[in-house]
Amino acid sequence: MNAPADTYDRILQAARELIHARSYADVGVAAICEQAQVKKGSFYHFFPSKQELTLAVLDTFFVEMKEHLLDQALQSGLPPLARLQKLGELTYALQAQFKQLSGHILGCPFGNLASELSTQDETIRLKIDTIFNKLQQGLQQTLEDAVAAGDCPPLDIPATAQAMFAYFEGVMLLAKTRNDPEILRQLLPAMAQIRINPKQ
Amino acid sequence: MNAPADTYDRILQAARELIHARSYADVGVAAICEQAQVKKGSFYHFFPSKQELTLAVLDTFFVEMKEHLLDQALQSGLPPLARLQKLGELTYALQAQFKQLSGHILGCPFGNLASELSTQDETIRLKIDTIFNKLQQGLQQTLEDAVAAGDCPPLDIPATAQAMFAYFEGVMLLAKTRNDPEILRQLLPAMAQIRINPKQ
DNA sequence: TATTGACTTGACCGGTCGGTCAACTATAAT
DNA sequence: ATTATAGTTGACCGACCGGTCAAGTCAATA
Repeated sequence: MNAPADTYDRILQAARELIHARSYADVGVAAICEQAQVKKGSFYHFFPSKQELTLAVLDTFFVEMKEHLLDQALQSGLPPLARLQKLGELTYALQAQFKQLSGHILGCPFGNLASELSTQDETIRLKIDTIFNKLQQGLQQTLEDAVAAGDCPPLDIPATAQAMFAYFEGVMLLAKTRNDPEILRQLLPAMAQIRINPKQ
Repeated sequence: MNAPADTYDRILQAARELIHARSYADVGVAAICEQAQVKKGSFYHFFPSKQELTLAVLDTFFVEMKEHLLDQALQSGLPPLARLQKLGELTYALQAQFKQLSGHILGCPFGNLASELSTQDETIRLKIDTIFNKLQQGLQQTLEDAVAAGDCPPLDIPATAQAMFAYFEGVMLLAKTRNDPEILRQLLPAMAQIRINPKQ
């Protein structure tokens, strides 16, 4: 081995940053290699294709989002509904930081890629679908706690978790389009009020 | 003039369909020209750039969405909250039709383009921002009617309209990612229940 | 010390990208 | 009949796309 064996990680990290800041199609393999200080031949030694790289990038996004957002908020010792508030606050802080550093709100990396690629790449769509399910599962757990603690009237928990997640993604998209993080501060707290009543 | 003078419209229509079904970056000028049965030189006779074409496409999307969705639902004689339900039903019907025809839920054309291009093209971002404001304005009008009719408790009307719109976009994104129009039927009705209370 | 195999390098591939341009055709106005 | 103008055509541009490959470098193993 020639150089420090972190080539794989440098590629992943570069791709993560560039794709999140721009888009899948706008970021070429050459740009990723340049940012990672890696030659294209090395890139294709570690990743068979840009698509496979993107699948790996989605994994790292998920790990990081789970550790730095979901777990910090939903696994905190706070009361259930306060955990949802905390999730909103952490999201605001993160996106505001993006805006400060790059001038733009970058939005949710999963939502961005899902929107761009869902009709074009079934493998990536399914991957994001799976990730969405896991994220939604976190909300659902919190909701169950809230109902058990009597903080919520009885409701259709899975559907409500899905609705909350959809609302979250929609608010992110709106904030990105307005390029204004304050949208997040204004709208995300209402996530905890969304309810879908049980079918009767 | 050589041929029927609808060249401009054929280009617009082709771009509309292709960009909605795929993405901005994935649809090249050559593909648009092929679908429109137009040579590239003619394309650049009518549009100075792909970006300008996209701005025009956004206009036609807005006109069509206003006429076939917003006005049909929100300008109907229905009671305010029923208008919101109707908006959800029409949206479901439209996306289910896309799925039937193309195999994919295409989602909201504005949301798709905003997600893909907001960090890359400020002109397009601002255009979509303006369109979002108009769409939100329609919801706000309906909300005002609902409050005036006593169907809603007093609430922060502009913020609630914004939240409803965000929820709508989020549900669309979720349905696109799951490629399942039934998501729309399940989640869109809850849009009418979203409330943001007035600040005190 | 010879061999193996992971890793790197840079040149290269065909194809496509957005965009340009000069020449041409057809219609409408003078 | 002439000119001006709108529209069309197809060849062309440099740049970049994702991806390939033969050759080379190095460290670990035997």
